[in-house]
Amino acid sequence: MVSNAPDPNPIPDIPEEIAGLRMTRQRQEIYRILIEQRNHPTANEVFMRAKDRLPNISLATVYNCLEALVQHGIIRQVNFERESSRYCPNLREHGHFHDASTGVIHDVDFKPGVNLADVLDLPPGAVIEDIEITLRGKLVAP
Amino acid sequence: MVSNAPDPNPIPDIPEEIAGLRMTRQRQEIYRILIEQRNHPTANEVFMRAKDRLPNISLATVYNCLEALVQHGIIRQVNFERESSRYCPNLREHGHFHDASTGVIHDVDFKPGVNLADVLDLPPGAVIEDIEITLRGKLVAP
DNA sequence: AACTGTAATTGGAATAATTCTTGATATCGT
DNA sequence: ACGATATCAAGAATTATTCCAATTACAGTT
Repeated sequence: MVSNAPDPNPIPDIPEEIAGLRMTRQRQEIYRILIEQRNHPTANEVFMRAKDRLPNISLATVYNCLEALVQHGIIRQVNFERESSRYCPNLREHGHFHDASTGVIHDVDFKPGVNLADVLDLPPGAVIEDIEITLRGKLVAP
Repeated sequence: MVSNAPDPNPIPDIPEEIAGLRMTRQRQEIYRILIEQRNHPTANEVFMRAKDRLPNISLATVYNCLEALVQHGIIRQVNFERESSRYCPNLREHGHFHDASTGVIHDVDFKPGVNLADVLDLPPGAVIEDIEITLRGKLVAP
């Protein structure tokens, strides 16, 4: 049973609606988790962290909320090979560098003024709707 | 039971060993399938095509062979979102454009002289071992 | 050609991430 | 408060892939 009493520990700074999506308690919490610690967690990692504040939340709800947030362009879903999807609140167009030694995932921005069509030999008439750039490697001392 | 009689219909043009990998009948067949029709099939699609010539082949073997070929750098594994992995015999460094209207996947080469470090703001000391660039969109009349 | 050790194949069971389904709960507009 | 709609929870179902154990094929040696 979920309490309908006013939340004794309200989440600051997250409005009741974002991009047309009603931000329920669960969606707020999940979005806050992604913003607070931007380490590209999986759905299951989000689930574990969400239970601190919402002990009754279910994994299905985490998936539902993440999908709703993705659908409304509030967060991004990131895939590495066929591993679990990871989630990222960074909306800038960017790629990811996966450090194979540590497992850490770094956001990678495009350098200013770069246009993909300048570097890729796209098929004629191609209209890009989504880009996913993932790099895997190591970080070595410079 | 698998026949050990000489194959009445040998596969042309595929040597007995590639890149240190012994090319068994199954590996030859799977490699030939990827070369003959370069439409980035899934493991299951490869399986269905392989059964024409190797009626007893198992899906596990298809996975085993594909993995062996990937491990030895003979083919590449390509992932789109969290869909089934697809396989590609094109070893040039390239990305993929997924036409959402038709489902067709196009190989996308880099323009000559392009260096990723020129366009991406990589973390200092990053040594890239693998790149995956996937684009999704539509092809429109030019 | 038989023998031996190793590698590959097979078929089915197991796994893991995700999605689906159904009933309960909450929210919004009236 | 009331009904309509959206959301949530719990567990079952699905799907791609991997694992496992038993069989089969192969390469090298005799």
